[in-house]
Amino acid sequence: MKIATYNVNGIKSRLPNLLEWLERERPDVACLQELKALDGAFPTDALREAGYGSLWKGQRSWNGVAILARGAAPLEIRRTLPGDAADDQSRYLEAAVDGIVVACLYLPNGNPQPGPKFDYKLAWFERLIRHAKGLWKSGHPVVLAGDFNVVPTDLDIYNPRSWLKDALLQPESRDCYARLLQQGWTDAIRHLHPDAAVFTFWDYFRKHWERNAGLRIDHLLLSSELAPRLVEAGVDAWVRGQPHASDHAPSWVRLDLAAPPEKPAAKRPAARKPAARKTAAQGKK
DNA sequence: ATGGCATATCCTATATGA
Repeated sequence: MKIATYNVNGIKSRLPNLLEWLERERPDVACLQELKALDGAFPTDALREAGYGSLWKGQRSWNGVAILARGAAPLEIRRTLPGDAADDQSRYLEAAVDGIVVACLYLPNGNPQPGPKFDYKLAWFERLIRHAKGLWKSGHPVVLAGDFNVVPTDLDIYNPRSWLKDALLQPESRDCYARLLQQGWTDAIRHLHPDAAVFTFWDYFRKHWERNAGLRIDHLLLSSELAPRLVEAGVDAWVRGQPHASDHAPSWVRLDLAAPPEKPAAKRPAARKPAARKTAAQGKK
């Protein structure tokens, strides 16, 4: 089973790119972020014709998330992140697909920092950490997938120098991500590619795509039930090179759900310290 | 300190993104 996450940066403008990607890569589940559209503008019909059932939560102009399932209807579990009833931004959607709990999230960017937007980012992250703890303890197979807007370590960026003041690299942001991993989640791409520079985002400026000057900010975190079933993880970078592309590329995991469960469910404590440059512990594997 | 580019909407301008 292939589960993917893709920040489309505008579902209306990006529909042709999205459909081409779905057709070529055929993910079983796709989490989308930054729909930037009201609920009524979501292209359910086009996606159904492409073979996907949809669950979505839109918003005017900004944010917006969706979960697609090939040949199935995602079963909604919740459409808000608990912890702040006053938060009206569409950034979280949770559904069951094939018995797997899929959490699709779009974490706030947080720029400029410091400031209220950065405060909101950190508060949202704390709510995610709290909710993820419950998901972890539930024992269900869970994947947390989305645009986390965090560059976990300096290995996850082409060059941190010009981003040092950016919200995505702040120690507070990285500490939140590390604390989330410390619950036991497996960062799928980093786990399978411990020393590789893998990017999921290349901004539109300064020929960053042409220079492969990217960031890894879209992540898929696996629960203890799913981690032993991880067989492959990667980025469909070709999508970023298409005409009228989003600034993000789809990231994905492939799980072998038919494999017998391993006995001691790989309970790896988060191997990396918050500011660790090299992933020594993971490198030895 | 700013901009580079892209998307959205209250569109010869402004807010947001990362």
